[in-house]
Amino acid sequence: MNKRFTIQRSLVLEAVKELRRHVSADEVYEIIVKKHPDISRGTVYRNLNLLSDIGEIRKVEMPGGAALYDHMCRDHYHAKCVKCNQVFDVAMEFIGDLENNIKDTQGFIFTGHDIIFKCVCRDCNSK
Amino acid sequence: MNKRFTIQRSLVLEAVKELRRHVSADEVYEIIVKKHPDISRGTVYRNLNLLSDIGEIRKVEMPGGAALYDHMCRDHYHAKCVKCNQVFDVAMEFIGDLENNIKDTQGFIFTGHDIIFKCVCRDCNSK
DNA sequence: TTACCTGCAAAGTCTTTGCACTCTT
DNA sequence: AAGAGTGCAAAGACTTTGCAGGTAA
Repeated sequence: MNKRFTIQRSLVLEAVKELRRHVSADEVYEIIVKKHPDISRGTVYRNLNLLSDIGEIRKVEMPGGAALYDHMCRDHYHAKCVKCNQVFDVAMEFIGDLENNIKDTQGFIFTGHDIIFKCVCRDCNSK
Repeated sequence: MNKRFTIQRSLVLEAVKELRRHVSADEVYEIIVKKHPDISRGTVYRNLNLLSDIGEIRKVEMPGGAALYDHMCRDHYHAKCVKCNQVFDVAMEFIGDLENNIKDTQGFIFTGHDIIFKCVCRDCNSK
């Protein structure tokens, strides 16, 4: 299961790295297809999953919507507008030891966490 | 838009309330269809959404999977096993004022949050 | 050469929705 | 009677996957 270098894979990686924000698989596809019209959605999905498996990018599965992919920066949290469903980064310290607050681990091994705030974004609020 | 009392709606509410855990729409459907074989999935979804809109039950959208519905108890967090994808309750104090830690609210109105821990559950760990 | 990768299309999962009929109020 | 709710089936959003041909190493 050695990884190979392919045009498609590097285009996917590049798209996620260059857009310095979280993008959906569909956004990645739409960006790449402009330069490389033959790429398929399946390939984009396969590469996004592969790249996040090997730690090149980060997959953030969002509740009730498409997963997002981050250019592997620091850990951070997200907020989702309950009206327009857009997802935003949240300016908040990452709580590295949050798992330590769990009282009864029931024999589970905790390996991380996500926090998703619910919000009404500025645009939706001013309407 | 007055709400009416229907057999189907009360069966959905009952199913969520009686199973004292988070259930998916599909589980609710499977339970109800045994007693009331004519109910449709569409009706289950419509009622789950309606009941959570009016606050009778709680909808918890899970990343990368089906939404879960809770019998409106206290706030609590969830953990999802990265291997088997099962979802568990987490024994941890709810952080009511977590939103206050956000440094720059950017004009957003924050109305709550979810935390989803990633874990390897006991069963998957012992395999 | 080999085994990983791709494009394509089909299928899978979860959910919503249009339509015509039914039932609560 | 009015209009909210229902069953059904189709469709929609998002993602995975089987297959046959292509390609990096």
